[in-house]
Amino acid sequence: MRASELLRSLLHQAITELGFDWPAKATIEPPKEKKFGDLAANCALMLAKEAGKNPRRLAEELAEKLRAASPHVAAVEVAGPGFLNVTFAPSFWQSYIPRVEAAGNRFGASDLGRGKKAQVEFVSANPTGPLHIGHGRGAAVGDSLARILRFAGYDTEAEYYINDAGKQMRTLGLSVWLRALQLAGKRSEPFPTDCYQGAYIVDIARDMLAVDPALTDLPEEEGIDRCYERGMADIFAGIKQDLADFNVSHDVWFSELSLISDGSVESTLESLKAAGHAFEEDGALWFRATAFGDDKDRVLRKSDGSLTYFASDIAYHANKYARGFESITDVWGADHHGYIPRMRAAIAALGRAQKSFDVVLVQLVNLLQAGEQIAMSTRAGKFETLADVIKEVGADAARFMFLSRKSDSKLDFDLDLVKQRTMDNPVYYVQYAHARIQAVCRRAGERGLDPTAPGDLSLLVHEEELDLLRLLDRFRTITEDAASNRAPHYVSFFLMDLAGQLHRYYAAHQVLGAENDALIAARLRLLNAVGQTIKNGLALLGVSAPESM
RNA sequence: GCGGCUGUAGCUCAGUCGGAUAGAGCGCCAGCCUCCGGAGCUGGAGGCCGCAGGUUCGAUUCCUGCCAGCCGCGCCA
Repeated sequence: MRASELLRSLLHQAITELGFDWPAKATIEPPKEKKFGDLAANCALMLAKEAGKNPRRLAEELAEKLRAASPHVAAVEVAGPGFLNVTFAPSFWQSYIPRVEAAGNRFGASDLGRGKKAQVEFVSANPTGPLHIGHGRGAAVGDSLARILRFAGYDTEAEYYINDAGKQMRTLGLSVWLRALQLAGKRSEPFPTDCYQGAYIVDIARDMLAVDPALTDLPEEEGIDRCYERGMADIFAGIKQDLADFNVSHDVWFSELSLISDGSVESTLESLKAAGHAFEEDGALWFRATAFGDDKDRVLRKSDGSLTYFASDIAYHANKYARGFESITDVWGADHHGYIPRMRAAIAALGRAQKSFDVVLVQLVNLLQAGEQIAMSTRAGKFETLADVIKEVGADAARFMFLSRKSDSKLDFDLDLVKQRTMDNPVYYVQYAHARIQAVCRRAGERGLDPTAPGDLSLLVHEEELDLLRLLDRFRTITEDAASNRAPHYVSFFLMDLAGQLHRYYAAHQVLGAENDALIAARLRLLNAVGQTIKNGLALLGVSAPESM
């Protein structure tokens, strides 16, 4: 039981004894200042409001009861307008070490999700070129969210939606085809500006010609088809490799085309029509999005008979619900935010609860070098692709940088900064804390100390030791909040706090140089518990926890 | 024009479902290596929380209106 849970139950009982109900808006949280104790509760303030009583007097009565309620409660003070400031006994914090040891890599996990099926869909980039750094941010956020939700007890799947049905695919085939013609000397006209300009298109064409020099003798339609198939396969192989190099994994790769060919899109449109949510006008089929709060109605099937992306997106989300997901999270680039109202409208039209559907917007990434912006659109730009960035700074540093900001704010990604080993680049600070712990444990082994000796945990009484244990207490709250708020950066900031506290402790107290064996053993157990927590936190971010650096 | 996001220390950013004297790192200044990894630690200076109103015991947090930056508003993909 966490400190906050323990205090809540004790307070609950005290309030009941006084003949009141637990005030709905009451909070229990660590106070800003340490001198106010471990936890502050404002329930006396809230109760006074509801019951019309003097808050300080009420607080005094509750304090009286709390002091007698548990040996873990060391002190209760009434402060300010009626806050209850509670300090826990060292014995309570010391008990965290066996708990971490027992839980191991599950320490910090919870059953918040209670086995509910959750899905996170992310990246989902069109397979028309290599992933760029913006995709990388979405990949880091989505992948980390999936890990966090899983850790919070959700039965979670990570998914990539492949837009393989649109005009872009045709453009891809055409681009490769025209490059092949150029290479074969059968075309001298300038390369069209509405085709994909990247050098990778030329590479694909060259590879195809090397295998089959007669490629360009094919009839145009057949040639373009072949170029499309090969181009998409090549590009997808590249995307999968980039994601693997970035420590990102998807459980399911879902094809848009499959929704069209198996009739799902048509049947979704039919059911929308049947429910009165779709109508014909000007020769097109429209979704009545305005009935669900969107600004305007949206086209599903154009007057030329072709489907919009929106139509298959609705069918896709209907499919997600049909697969039993109770929580759906889409990670989108922020430039798609205008799409949210219509998607929410569609979810409502499908008869699904709004709260089952979340969109996490990932803002633009500004790629910089030495403070200067690198334009990502220029073909000459050396670091326009995710692969280049990973190669330059490493996957760990890149992921941590992406995950130590709110996803919904712009990010300046300075290559030189991310390579640095300073607190501007905190991944090293956190990893260093872990490596340092491992180094001490290795040294303990070399000195013939028994790493499994129980020691005497009650010897851990220094403030720096209790502060570390207090942070361990907070970890599960952090992972749960990160899950329910879809906010991986909570974990990053927690890890920076924990690493800082570890470094402070390390500077203040000797572990292997402690006065006696029992104390050495106790401190080693403390270090191991902290190391385990750092490792678990880094795992949620998809960042490695090195034994040495 | 309408809508969304952002605006907090010189810089990069947390905090914001109302709480106590607003935080961290970097940078700057001053210190700490006979001692387990100095990629570290300690201390200091540095703030009209974009501006102006409102709600209340209390607002960086909620509401309204402005200002600035970015983005989005097609029978595009």
